[in-house]
Amino acid sequence: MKATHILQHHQLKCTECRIGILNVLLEADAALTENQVKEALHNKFDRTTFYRSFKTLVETGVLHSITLHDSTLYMVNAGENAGHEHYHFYCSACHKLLCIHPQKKENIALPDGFKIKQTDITFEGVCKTCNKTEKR
Amino acid sequence: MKATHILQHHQLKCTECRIGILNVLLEADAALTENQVKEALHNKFDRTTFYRSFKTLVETGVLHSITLHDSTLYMVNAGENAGHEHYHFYCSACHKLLCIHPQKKENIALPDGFKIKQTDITFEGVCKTCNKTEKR
DNA sequence: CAATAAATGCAACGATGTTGCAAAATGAAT
DNA sequence: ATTCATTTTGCAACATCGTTGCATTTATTG
Ligand SMILES: [Mn+2]
Ligand SMILES: [Mn+2]
Ligand SMILES: [Zn+2]
Ligand SMILES: [Zn+2]
Repeated sequence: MKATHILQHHQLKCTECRIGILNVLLEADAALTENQVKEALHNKFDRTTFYRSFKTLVETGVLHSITLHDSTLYMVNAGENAGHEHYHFYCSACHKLLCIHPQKKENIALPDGFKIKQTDITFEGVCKTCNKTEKR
Repeated sequence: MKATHILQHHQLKCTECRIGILNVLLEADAALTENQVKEALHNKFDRTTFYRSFKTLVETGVLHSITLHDSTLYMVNAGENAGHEHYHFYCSACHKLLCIHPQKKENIALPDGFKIKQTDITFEGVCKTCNKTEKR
């Protein structure tokens, strides 16, 4: 997926900052913080610009975020992530936050009277990769 | 449950600030932010003292917290909450965050290789009370 | 009540969220 | 390619929150 295509599809101007953010996140194998992206781009942009870019990208649905352990992590809504509800998995070994798309959606039962509009599920544990490494 | 009993049980000094925080949270019917508790106590204590009190109370397991919509909410680990994993429900009508203890624990299936240590589940929707009110 | 350890209040600083505004960049139209 | 309207950017400024050091006050124990 190309950064410029994503931006155009959302009717957003293709600015250097937005393209940079998207490229970093598209290549990442896990969610990243604003500062991690900023550093990956060698602090090329002002922090206000960064702040506003992330805000716009989340509001328009280009990115989604999750807050974990007092820091906010961002991911691109591309491919499987686009629109679909999914789980998040934080690996306490490699400290990566991963999006997980399960085969089947679970249906959690709540007491009578509660109307559920959205469900957020976050796991903490050891990821597939780290488990393999440990077993060797 | 008495605030002083809880503090003594955790080998914490019964200071005015801690007792105040606990009393406010014990009487609340939903989770509260640090500032909400602070205001309930008429800003009697310095914000540093407040900050350190919450930190201590969470670290020792007297309270637990959840971050939702960029704000951190606190609840007492008393009664049903004590030790037990439970769900959290945010009502978009009354804006309350509630702890929910389900009858049976669901078991969510993840792809092979992922070892789960902890699961956090947060719902968003309309709570029991607000649903009743709406239907009238 | 006296002694000791812990908690508090205050000052200070860093990180982060947020806004206003002038300068620069973008995208569309010529 | 040049022009123009609109959006984005960078910078300054301010608010809030997290965090620490340190002197003073408080809680607990004997
Ligand atoms: Mn995700
Ligand atoms: Mn809870
Ligand atoms: Zn891992
Ligand atoms: Zn409600």
